[in-house]
Amino acid sequence: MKEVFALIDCNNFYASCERVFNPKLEGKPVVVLSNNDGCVVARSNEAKVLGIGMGVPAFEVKNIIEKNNVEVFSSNYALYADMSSRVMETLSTFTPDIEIYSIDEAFLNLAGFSCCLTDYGLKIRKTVKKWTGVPVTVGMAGTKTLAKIANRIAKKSNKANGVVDLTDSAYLSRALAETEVAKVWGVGYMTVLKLKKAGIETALALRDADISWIRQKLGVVGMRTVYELRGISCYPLEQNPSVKKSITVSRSFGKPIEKIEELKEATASYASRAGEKLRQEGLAASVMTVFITTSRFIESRYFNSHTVKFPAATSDTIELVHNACCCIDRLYRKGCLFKKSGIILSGLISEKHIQKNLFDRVDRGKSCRLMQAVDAINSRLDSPLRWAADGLKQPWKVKFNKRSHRYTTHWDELLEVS
DNA sequence: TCTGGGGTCCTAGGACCC
DNA sequence: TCTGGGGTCCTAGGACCC
Repeated sequence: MKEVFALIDCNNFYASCERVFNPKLEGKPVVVLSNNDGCVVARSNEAKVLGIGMGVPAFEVKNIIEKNNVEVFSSNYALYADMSSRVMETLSTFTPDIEIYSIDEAFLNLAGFSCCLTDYGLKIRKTVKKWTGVPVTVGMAGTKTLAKIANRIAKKSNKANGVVDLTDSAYLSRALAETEVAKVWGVGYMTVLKLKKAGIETALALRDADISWIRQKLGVVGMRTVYELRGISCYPLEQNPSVKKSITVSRSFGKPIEKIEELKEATASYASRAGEKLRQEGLAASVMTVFITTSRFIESRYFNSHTVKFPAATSDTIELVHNACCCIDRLYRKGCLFKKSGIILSGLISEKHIQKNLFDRVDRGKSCRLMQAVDAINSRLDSPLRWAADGLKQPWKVKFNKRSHRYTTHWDELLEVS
């Protein structure tokens, strides 16, 4: 049977989430900032028109923001995650064959649907908007890469009504000719440089490029992209989310850290968060990497990392925190102003398959029961239990100065109507 | 002054084996 | 001492994604 992929993409997702609970924002320029209110990570269409770029530091667009009364929000991850699951739940009523690709995107497999695909796309769009308040765009085609392109066109076109179907479309070549090669899924900055050098500027030219040349210059990944542009599907729908291979917790600090004690506190708190994530997934880590860094934007940047292997794979927060602090002792350099640290856990295995260590001095059964108790309490009561190593005052804590209410996940932040 | 966070996959090269 | 071919596994770094 012929493959049909539909890519459903939420429009300006974070900005749209803010609008759902704050209708006054409708029609106004809205931006959402990253942690510490650093960079712009989402923009409403009105904000895009003003020339506010994706990923630019907030201070660089301060003037535009002030002059045009742009509404600015800190990231509200609790809200966006919950809204995302509402959107995905809605989408899964249209077909069980769904791959949740990111917080704001999903692929559906519509192969074998005998209805008019465009009509079905319009129905999806209407339903998601009605049930969740989030506007989405639908792109359909025979491969994921082409569905991405269809979606892009649906976003830009005024005629399309938010739905573009490129399966068996007479417009496919024209669509590819009008798509810059840089906008093709899987083609990043470095690849664009190589392609431009060879005179390949559009998706159409990439589709028609010599495949052995592509294999040589861009490897198998580039080759897959070209096949996908030719309508040969190389990336199937991934329904069962693959098991995680690594877990990272890293944050820039709300203010730079000079003292080793504070650096340990911050890093310990990331380690305990990493432990929570690990246990949520039912995993244990064999390897932990700790890194610290000063600002990326100074010449004398100091970056260093250290990796430890555990004698037996673990998900015990006490062990993770202890090792993280030992790493900091090795990595710390006096006189540096640290901006960020992080924990990367790898060598992940299911907690059911942990290879025990003969000389293990930790009582694993006891530690496991302790972690379960802590997790259970923290999940029920909005995380009241904290580890002493995380510190109390936490002056380094990430700043969210303009965060909206967590309307859908916190009782005391519910929207009030008067 | 102020510059995000969390992932995956591929490739090349080294170590090691028969 | 030199000669050859074929293979696996691991790691670091590159590139890309949202």
